[in-house]
Amino acid sequence: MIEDAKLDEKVNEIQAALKEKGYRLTSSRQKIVRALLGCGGHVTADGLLEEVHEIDTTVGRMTVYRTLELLSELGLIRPVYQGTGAAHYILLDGGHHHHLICSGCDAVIEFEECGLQEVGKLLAERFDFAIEGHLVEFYGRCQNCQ
Amino acid sequence: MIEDAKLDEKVNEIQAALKEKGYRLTSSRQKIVRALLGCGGHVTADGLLEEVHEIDTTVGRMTVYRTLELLSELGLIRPVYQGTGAAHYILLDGGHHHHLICSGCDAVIEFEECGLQEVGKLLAERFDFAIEGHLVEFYGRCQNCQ
DNA sequence: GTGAAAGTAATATAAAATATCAATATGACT
DNA sequence: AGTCATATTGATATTTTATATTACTTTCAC
Repeated sequence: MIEDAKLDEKVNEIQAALKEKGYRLTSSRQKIVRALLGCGGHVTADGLLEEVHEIDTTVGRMTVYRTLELLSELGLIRPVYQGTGAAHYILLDGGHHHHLICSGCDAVIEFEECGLQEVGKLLAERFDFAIEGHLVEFYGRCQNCQ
Repeated sequence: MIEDAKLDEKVNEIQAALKEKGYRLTSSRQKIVRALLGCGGHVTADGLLEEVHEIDTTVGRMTVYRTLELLSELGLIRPVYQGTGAAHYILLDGGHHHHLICSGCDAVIEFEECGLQEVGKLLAERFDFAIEGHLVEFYGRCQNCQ
């Protein structure tokens, strides 16, 4: 199937990225990466743990958390925090968090644009601040909720 | 003092909004609203609990959580979820929110600049979104915490 | 193969939010 | 002012999510 071929390809990409950075290719990590991609790359940590356990129940929760953290550091996935529940992890990465949030239905749309590099530099100078990251959220009403 | 007068005015606004919707003006709610505004409207639930306890230690945690939830429903404040820690709440008095937050000491510096008008218009068009306001937060380390 | 370092899993711990429920305070009504 | 229905409260317990600790195992360069 084409699906599986694509999946394998992506698995290999991620695993190559891991190896390139000097991280080891353990069987647990392989299973986790495979399960993550099998989910379409949008799951919570505990949800992913369950997926992994369908293949191998010996993989520990900590390993899933650490692997997600590692993949986040490598810029391969990124956590998204909506509401008070568990963080969701999504594939792809830009590094920043840019959300468009509907006050009516709480829908979240992600976008990439932000012209904040200059503002960031300005602020860093003015307040002698070492900036590590930023969050941009627009609040409003979506098409359906207007 | 002008500061206190403004604060009182805002307290009254919020309490009027509560009453208008048929909610009761309990002493706990009054203390919580006052503490929230005293913080500049940028705190976590537990942080606010501590503030309230400086005035009255008998107010329970649940009441703070419930009041914040209520004010959110009324559209007066909004929870912001950043990272895996506690949600923090910001005032939604129509304006923008631009914060510089220190990861070390949790100091909050406010600033005015943001070049987001154009981005806002762009997003409003692209997603057919009626934008009501926005939040920009830079995270980093302040002079003392670097 | 071998050893040092990286990785793992189990357990314990912490932090944050939610559920439950008897007791209480509030505002409408008389 | 007094009474009453009920919205609200607050102590406690529980659930959910994430991190720290620790002893054991695997990986990979040599």
